[in-house]
Amino acid sequence: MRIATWNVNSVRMRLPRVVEWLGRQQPDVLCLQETKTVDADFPRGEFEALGYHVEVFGQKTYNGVALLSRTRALAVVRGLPDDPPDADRRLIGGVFEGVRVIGVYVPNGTEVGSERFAFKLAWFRRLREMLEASCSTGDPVLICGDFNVAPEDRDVHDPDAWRGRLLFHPDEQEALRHLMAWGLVDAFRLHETRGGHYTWWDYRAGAFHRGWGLRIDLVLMTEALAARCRSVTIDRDARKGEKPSDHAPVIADLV
DNA sequence: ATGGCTACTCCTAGTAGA
Repeated sequence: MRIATWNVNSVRMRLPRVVEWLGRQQPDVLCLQETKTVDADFPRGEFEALGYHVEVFGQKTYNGVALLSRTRALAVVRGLPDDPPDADRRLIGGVFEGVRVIGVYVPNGTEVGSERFAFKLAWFRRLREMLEASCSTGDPVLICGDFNVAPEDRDVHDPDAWRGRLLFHPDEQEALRHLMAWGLVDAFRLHETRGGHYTWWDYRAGAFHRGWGLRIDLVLMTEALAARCRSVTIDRDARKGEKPSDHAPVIADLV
């Protein structure tokens, strides 16, 4: 079973890239973030034509998440349970072949110390509360998406330059650790301990070609599911070429 | 590395992302 995550930075702008990628990588489930599209304008038919079921949770201009899947999503959830009705649309989950998959777009935080930064930290806590209320650590649970924080020094091209900045601040790292302490492992690190593997590169300054990246897109799993995980790969090639997203997809293969 | 880009919008300038 192949489960992938990709922050596409507008699903309409990225449609040809995503269609090409689905044909090449053939995921069973793809979690999309930053679709930036109201549900009525989501290019549902283009994905259905490729044999994918589509579940969306979008909004105008910002945020927006979706699930594409070979089997129909069961027990679909949209948003955090304590979200107000007008909340950002940042979470969508479903059950596929018995695996609970949750795709997340964690708030960016805007600026360290800002109100939006506090909202980001609180969002991590609320995600943990959702897990405590609705999942068991003994179940096969996978949470993937754009977490907007690099977990460790080896996940940043220049940790000393980045330390204390947005995406690499100790408070963000602590918020991620507290989420994971519920009972999740960073599946990429099951198979690769070295640095130099990133999922996001700034559009500016030729950052991609200069290797200035961060690993902020993660696949977290309960131990129960991690035992079935054979590989986690970052499809760096998807960051190349015409009109790329600024994020690369991450692919987890389970037996 | 950070006023080097990209995508959005009551669209040609301002906002936000990461």
